[in-house]
Amino acid sequence: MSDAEQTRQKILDVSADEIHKNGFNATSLSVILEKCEISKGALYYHFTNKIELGYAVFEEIYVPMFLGMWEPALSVKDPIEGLCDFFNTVSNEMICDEAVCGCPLNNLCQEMANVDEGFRQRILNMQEQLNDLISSSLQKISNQLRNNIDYSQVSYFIVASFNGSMNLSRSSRNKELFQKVIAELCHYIKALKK
Amino acid sequence: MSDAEQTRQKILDVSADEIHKNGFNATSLSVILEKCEISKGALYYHFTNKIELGYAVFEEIYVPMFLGMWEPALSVKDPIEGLCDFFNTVSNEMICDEAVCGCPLNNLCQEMANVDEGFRQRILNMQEQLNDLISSSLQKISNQLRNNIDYSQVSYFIVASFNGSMNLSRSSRNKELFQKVIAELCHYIKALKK
DNA sequence: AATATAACCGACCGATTGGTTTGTGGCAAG
DNA sequence: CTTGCCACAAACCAATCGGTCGGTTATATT
Repeated sequence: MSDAEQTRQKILDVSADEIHKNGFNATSLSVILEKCEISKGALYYHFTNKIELGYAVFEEIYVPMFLGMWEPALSVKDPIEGLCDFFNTVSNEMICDEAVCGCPLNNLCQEMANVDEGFRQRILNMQEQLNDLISSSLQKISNQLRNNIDYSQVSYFIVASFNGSMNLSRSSRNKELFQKVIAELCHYIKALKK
Repeated sequence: MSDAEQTRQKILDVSADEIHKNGFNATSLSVILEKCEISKGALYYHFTNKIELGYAVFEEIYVPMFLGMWEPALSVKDPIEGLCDFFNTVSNEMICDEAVCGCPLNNLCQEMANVDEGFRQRILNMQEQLNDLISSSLQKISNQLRNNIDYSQVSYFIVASFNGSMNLSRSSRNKELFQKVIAELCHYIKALKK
C-alpha cells in the first residue's frame, strides 16, 4: 500500500471510530486531523468534503463490517440457531465500562437518514440487502417452519427488534437488560419453527 | 396565564418541535428565537442554558405527551388488543409527506443518553415507568396468557421492537413497511395469549 | 539539471454556535 | 413622584465549525 493509500485508510479508520462514538455531525474534522496527525490539506486532498468522507466511511468501513457480522450467522445449517447465537454473542460481548456506542450503521441511520438523501439511499440499500439475506436464509428451511410466514415481514421485524434492543441497551447501559430482551427475541425467532 | 408564563410556554412548545425535527444538538437557539419572535435575553431569562431548556422540554412536553399516548392503550379491558390498536393507529396515521420524525423521546434517547447524564437519567426513568405500566397491565390478564411469561422481559421487548419499527420506518420513509413490521409485532403480542 | 506532479502543510476565511452583558420600557409598591 | 423589580431587547463575545488556498516537499520523468 502506497503512502497516500495509507493516509487515506488512516483517515477512514479514525473517522469511522469518531463517527461511531459521536455521530456524524458531532464529529469534528479537527479532532480527526489530530488523531491522524495530518493537516487539513491532507484530508481535503483525499476527500472533497465532510459528507463525502462520511459516505466513504459508510461504504468502505461500516458496510463490510456489517455484512461480515450477519453473513456467517445466516450461512449455517440452521439460520434460526445461527441468528440466536449471533444475538447472544453480541449481547454477551457488550462492553459496559466505556460508553456503549451501539451499531454504527444503526446510529448513522437514525441521525442522517432524514437529513441527507445520500446517506438515506445507502442506508436503504443496506437494509434491503440485509433483509434479502435473512429472508432467503429462512426460506431455505421453510419446511421446518410454520406455514403462512411472510418472510420479508418477519425479517424486517427481526432486524427492527434487534436494533431496538441495541438502542435500549445503549441508553440504559444495562447489559442484563439487553440480554433479557435478546432472550425474548430468540424466543420469538425459535417460535417460527413448527 | 401571565405574559411571562406565556413566553416560557411558547419557548417550550417551539423548542419541543425543533428538537423533535432536528435533534437536540442540531437545534439552533437562533432558530427558536426567530420562531418565537423573541430575543436571546428572553430565552436566557427563563432558562439558564440550552441543556436546561432541553430538560424542561423533556419533562414538561415529551413525558406528558408520551404517557398520554401509552396509558389509554393499556388501561382498557384487554391491553393486548389495546396495544395492537395503538400500534396500528400510529402506523396508519403516520405522515409520509413531510420528513418522518419518529418518537421524540426515542430520538432524544439515541442522541443524548450516552452524551449527557442528565438526559440519560430522565430517559431511564421514563423507560422504567413505561415498562411498569405495560408489565402490570399484562399481569392483570395473566390468566388469559401463556405460562412462564417473564413480564418485564416481554414488556421491554415490546417497547424495543416498537421503537425499532419506528426507526426503520423513519429511515426508510416507507409507510407500508412500517405497517408490515407492526403487523408482525401484533402477531407476536397476540401469541402471548393461550 | 530542469520540470512536473503527487501528497501534503497550515494560515486564513466567513458563518454559526452557545452564552454574556448592558440597557430599558412598563408596572406596582411605597 | 420615585424607586425598584420584572421581563425582556439587542449588541457583543470567544470558540468552533467546515472549507479554501497559496505554498512546500519529495519523487519521478525528461
